[in-house]
Amino acid sequence: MDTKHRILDEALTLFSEKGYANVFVADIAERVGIKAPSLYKHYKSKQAIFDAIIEEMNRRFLEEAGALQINGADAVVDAEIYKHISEEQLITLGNNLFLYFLHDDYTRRFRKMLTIEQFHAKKLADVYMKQYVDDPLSYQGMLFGLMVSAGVLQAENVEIMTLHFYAPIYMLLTICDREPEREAEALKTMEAHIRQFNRLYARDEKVIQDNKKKSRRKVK
Amino acid sequence: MDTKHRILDEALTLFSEKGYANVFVADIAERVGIKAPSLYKHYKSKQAIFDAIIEEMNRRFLEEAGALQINGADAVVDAEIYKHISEEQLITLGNNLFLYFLHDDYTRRFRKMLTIEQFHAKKLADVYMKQYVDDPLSYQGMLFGLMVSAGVLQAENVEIMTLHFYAPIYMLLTICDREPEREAEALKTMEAHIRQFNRLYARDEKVIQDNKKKSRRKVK
DNA sequence: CTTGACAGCTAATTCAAATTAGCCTATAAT
DNA sequence: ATTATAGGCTAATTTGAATTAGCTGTCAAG
Repeated sequence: MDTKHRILDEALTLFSEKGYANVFVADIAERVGIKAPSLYKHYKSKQAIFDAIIEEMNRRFLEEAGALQINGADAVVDAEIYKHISEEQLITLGNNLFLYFLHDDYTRRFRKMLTIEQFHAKKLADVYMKQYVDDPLSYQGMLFGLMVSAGVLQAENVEIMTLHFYAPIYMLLTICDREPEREAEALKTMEAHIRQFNRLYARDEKVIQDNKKKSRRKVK
Repeated sequence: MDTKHRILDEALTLFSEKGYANVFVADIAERVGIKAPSLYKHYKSKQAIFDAIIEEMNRRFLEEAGALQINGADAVVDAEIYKHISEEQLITLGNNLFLYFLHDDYTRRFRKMLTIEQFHAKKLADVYMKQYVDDPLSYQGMLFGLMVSAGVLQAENVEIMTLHFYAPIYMLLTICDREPEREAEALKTMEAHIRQFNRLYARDEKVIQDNKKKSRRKVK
């Protein structure tokens, strides 16, 4: 029974590295430690394995959406929190987002597979867009909206501000997906990005000050 | 003799839409208006067609690099130009960059193919990274460096400033590649992005002043 | 202790797609 | 005028990977 999950797991790894068409069922089987025909005791075809991966990811995705309250009126309740957010916390927010996307193994392999297999079905391109573009933008847009209302940040156009926050993260992510050895560099860039973002968008009184002398905070 | 180029062209289109493995030589042949075996009068294998595309693109790339003086000490001579750059010109710069990437047909198909076929060879991932990440960043970094020296823009960290300029463009590009129907929206976002970018980074005297007045009024 | 279903194996089988063989015509060069 | 070449076609052939057949051992339920 465990085999069934092992198959999905190894298949996902291989698909994300080589693409569906370049992975042979024999490869998957070998990784699992069985022979190709035995695979068919668990899934009726190669395509069925692929489909199962998509479903599994859908399941996880919904689960997490719940956990992260992406679609929660609840989040608004948390508005209070954002009144007191500091630069360090903003960095933490960005880092967490980044590291989650980058290190959650399932997420990472799934994203790489989506990138490669977009064409396999329009549906996959849609999933990719939703998960890595539209949802993050709308979720973070909401957070920044709150921060603006709370007077932590200022911006004429929150949507663009959100783009300025997220697009560099997205870009660094695609870099790391292709060239994992650049991860350390990317993390440094991430932090520099968020610090500069904060300088640019933070409310005058609070931020430019903050920025000019960090020591003030310590003194206080 | 023309057939030889038609083959490359149609093959590129198909590869960029469906990926190498999902395109049959018969498909390519049909588009060209011949039968599959006739293809072999021009290329010795399907792989050879693929390789020829890569080569052709390498050729064009070098050509353009020359034209755009990406690697030119020449560009420095142009420094004067950037002393007098205006917001509108900055928008034009961004738009041109964006529209070139988006509308140059060869470039567009090639980029989509690279996205899909990254795994085909590490080399392809490298080409992608160079062409759509590293080169634009370094080229634009240089331009912004000049603008900073010229006193048009200000920034503590030019590298991050460049990221803030280019990452949104990159992201909008990947959106349009996947969902061409969002192009009009993307163009508007582009312009708003650059205007805000200018507000954020332009030298105080010139812009941030404006900005502060506006936002203060708005805030109170 | 026997039955059946589960999960594995080896040895076919199938099938689609790439490639080759071999033929034909037009045109351009000798 | 003859011949060579380029480029096309139809009809095989090859190949390689997915899938099926059909056998076997294990183990839990009856």
